[in-house]
Amino acid sequence: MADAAEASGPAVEAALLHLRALLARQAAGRDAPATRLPAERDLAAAIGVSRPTLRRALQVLEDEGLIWRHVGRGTFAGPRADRVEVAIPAAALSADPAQVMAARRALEPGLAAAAAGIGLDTAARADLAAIGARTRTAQNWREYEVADTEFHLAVARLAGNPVLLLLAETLHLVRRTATWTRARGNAPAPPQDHHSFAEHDRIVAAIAARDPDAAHAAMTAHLDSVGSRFRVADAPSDGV
Amino acid sequence: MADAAEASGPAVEAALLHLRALLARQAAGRDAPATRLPAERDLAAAIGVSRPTLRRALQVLEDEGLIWRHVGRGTFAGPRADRVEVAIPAAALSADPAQVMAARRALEPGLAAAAAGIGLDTAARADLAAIGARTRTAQNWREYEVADTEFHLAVARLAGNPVLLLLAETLHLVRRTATWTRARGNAPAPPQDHHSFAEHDRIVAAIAARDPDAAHAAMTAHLDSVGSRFRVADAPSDGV
DNA sequence: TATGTAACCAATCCATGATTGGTCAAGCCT
DNA sequence: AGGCTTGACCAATCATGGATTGGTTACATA
Repeated sequence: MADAAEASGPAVEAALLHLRALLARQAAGRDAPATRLPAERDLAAAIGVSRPTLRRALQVLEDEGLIWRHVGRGTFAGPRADRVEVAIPAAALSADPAQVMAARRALEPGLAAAAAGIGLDTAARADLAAIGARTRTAQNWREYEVADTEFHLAVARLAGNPVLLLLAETLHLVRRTATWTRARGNAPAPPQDHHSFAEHDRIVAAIAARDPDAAHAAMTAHLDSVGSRFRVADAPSDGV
Repeated sequence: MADAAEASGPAVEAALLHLRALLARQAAGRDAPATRLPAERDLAAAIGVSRPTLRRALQVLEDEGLIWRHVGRGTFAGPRADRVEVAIPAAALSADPAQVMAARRALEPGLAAAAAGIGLDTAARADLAAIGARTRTAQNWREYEVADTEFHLAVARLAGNPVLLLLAETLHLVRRTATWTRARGNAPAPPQDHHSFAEHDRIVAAIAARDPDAAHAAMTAHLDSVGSRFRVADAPSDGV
C-alpha cells in the first residue's frame, strides 16, 4: 500500500511532464545555486492543474531528489541546497579553559564510546595511533593542541555519525578560538610527559577492541589528565 | 600629542567612576552571556553627564578592553565579541533519527553530569521539573519533541557552561531540522506512557542531589527509552 | 477513484519604523 | 580658551507586523 506513487492518474502525469521540462530548462543554466521554482499556487495555475495535483507531482520529483522544498521559502531545483548556520555566542567564545575542558569531558567520552561501537580495522588503527603520537612530538603548547585536536576529531570521524562530527568540530573550534584570546600557546612549554601518549594509545586500543565502556573510561582518564595540567598552568593567571 | 586620554577633565573622570562601578556590579552577576549596558542616551541621563562626556569615558573603557561597542546593537561588557558561525554540513542535516539519537546519547549524559556538578536550588528544581512535566501533557509528537527539547536545553543551561550550551543547541537544532524532513510530528501519537515523565523526574532529582553519576545514568536510561520508542515507531512506518 | 476548491496552519520573507553607536556643529559656563 | 552641554543627523541594526509559501485537511465534483 505504500507504493501509491505510480497509481496517480493522468493529471499528475501531465504535471510531471511540464515540471520535468521546466527543470530541464532550468538545469540548462546549470550551477545556479538557488534556482527557485514559482510558488505552488502560481505554478499550478500556469500548468493548468490544481494544487493538490501539482503537489503530488512535486512529491514524486522530491522523492527522486530533483527538487527540494521548505515551508516559507519555496521549492528549489537541485539535490539539496540547504545551508544552515549556528552562531557561536560571545559567551562561548570567551569561555575559560576550564569550561572548554568541562565540555570536552561531557562530550568526548561518549564520542569515544560511539567510535568503539563501530570498531577499527588495522589501517585505521595505525592511522589513529600515528595521529595520537604527534602529541608527544609537539614542541610547544600550540602544536600540542593542534595535534590533540586532530586526534580527537579523528575519533569523532570514526564514529561515522555526521551529527557527532559536527558537535566535535564545533567544540574544537570554540576551543581554538577561546584559546586564541589568551594566546598562551606559543611560549610556555610542551607537555613532555608520557601521559598523553599512553592515554591516546589506550583510547585507540579500546576503540579497536570495540569496547565502548573501555573507550569511555580511557577518554575520561585522558581528559582528566589534560585537565589537571590545564589547572596547574591556569593557577598563576592573575595577570591576564 | 597622541595621549590625550588622561587630559580629559573631571566630568569624564566622574563618569568613569560610575561606569567602573556599574561594570563591577555586572561582573558580580557573572556568566550573563550578553551583558549589555543601557543605551548611551539613557546611561548619560542616569549618570548625570552629557552624551559626549559619557562617550569619552566609554572610549577609555573600550581602550582598556573592558567594553565593546557596535552601531545599532549597543555597548557590551567583556572582551570583544566577534561573530563566528559554524556551517552545518548537509550530511548532518540529512542524518537519520538513529544517528541523532546516538549523538544525544554521547553528549547528554555528560551534560547532565555537568549540571549535577553545579547543583540546583529549590526554585530551579521546580522550574526544571515543570518543564519536564510538559512532555507528559504533549498532545502529539511535535509537542512532545518541543517540550523534550526545552527540557534538555534547560539542563544544558543549568550546567552554566556556554560551550556545553552551544553544543546542546547545535544538537537540538540538527535534531529539529533532521526531523523536519520526515515530518511525522503532527499526526501519529503522543507518547502517553509514563516513562519519560518518571525519567525526567529522576534526572532532575539526580541533578538536585548533586550526583553526577546518577544524573549520567538517569539521562542514559531516558535516552535509551526514547530511542527504543523511536525504533518501534520507525519500523512500521509504511502507512504514513 | 481521481481531481478540484477552499480554507487554515506554521514557517519564512520582507518592508517599515524605532533604536543605537558614531559624528559634527553650535552655544554655554567657568 | 577649554571643558561641557545641547541638539541634530547618519548608518547600521533590531523589532514588528503583514504578506508569502509549503503542508494539511475537509468537502465537493466528475
